[in-house]
Amino acid sequence: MRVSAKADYAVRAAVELAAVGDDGPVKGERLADAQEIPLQFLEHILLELKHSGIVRARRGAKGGYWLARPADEVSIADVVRAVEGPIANVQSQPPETIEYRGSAEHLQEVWIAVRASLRSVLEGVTLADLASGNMPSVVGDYVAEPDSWAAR
Amino acid sequence: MRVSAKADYAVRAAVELAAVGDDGPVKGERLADAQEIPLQFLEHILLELKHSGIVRARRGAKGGYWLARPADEVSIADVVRAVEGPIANVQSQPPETIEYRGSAEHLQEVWIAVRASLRSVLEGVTLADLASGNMPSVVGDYVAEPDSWAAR
DNA sequence: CGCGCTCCTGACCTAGGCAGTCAGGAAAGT
DNA sequence: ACTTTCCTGACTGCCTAGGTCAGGAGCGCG
Repeated sequence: MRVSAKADYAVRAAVELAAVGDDGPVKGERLADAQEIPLQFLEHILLELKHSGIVRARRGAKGGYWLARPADEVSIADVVRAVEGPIANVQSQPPETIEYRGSAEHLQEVWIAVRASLRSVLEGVTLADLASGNMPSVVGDYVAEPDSWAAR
Repeated sequence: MRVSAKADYAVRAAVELAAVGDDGPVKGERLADAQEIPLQFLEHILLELKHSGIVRARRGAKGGYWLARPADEVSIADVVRAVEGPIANVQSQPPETIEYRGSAEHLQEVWIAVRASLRSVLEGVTLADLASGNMPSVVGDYVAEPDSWAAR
């Protein structure tokens, strides 16, 4: 139930690319500087993003990275899944494949709901939303509620 | 973004206790059998649940475990937090303490929303709900939507 | 009291993941 | 050719996950 450094970095790098827009490729080093991410680690992450088709890259002078699709067609969920794999697995298994015995029978439904609620947020926000600061209502509603900010 | 075996086990043991009700203490061994959890591991988990005041225990013949509070006053979130600590930390820090630079500025709001949406599910379901199978609408609504069951 | 039952606790273990670093190779541009 | 930048695998140190083992401490009962 925690967000890894890798996922956090990946989203930050991706939104940085979204913010730059179509002004040619961005060097890894610039992304690393802008978001204070260890360069070598970031390069591994960008490679994974490339492998899952979120990012493209070119080498050499004037090389760098850019988004493979328009920023409003890439959700946070896409980026997180690219580096962390499926969201909300329990015991490394997707919730729909788990069966429980006895009185825990309905626990599966809870995990399904957990995953669905995560998806509703992560799939509802695009890199474009994030870069512009215009958050969709699914985020805005939660953020407006003071209790969401309380530690617990 | 995954649910650990420990959390899964803890909830299953707790709901088993909820299902038994007030019929005296339940032995660890019976919980382990009922939910197919390794006994020795389960005992560690039950100890943690005891330390956070969710469960009580007595030793000796006729000893065992029982819920410290009524089952409808214990949420899944309580149980998960007892064994996993705070829900939805990013990089081991609570989202409200994180600050982002540059174009990732609004990312904090996303993590806040993620945590809030997790809470809305996990705090909305009690052990009594789970044991009875009468799920609250926050779960029921998600579960009713076929897309929630799709792998991705 | 003594004895068995059950929880309580710490120590230990192994495999694997997390968060990187290092070194070198391969394409692109000039 | 030569520099620049991405690409890739190997490696590392530390920590967590998921357990197991051995013994101790409290409880009830005859």
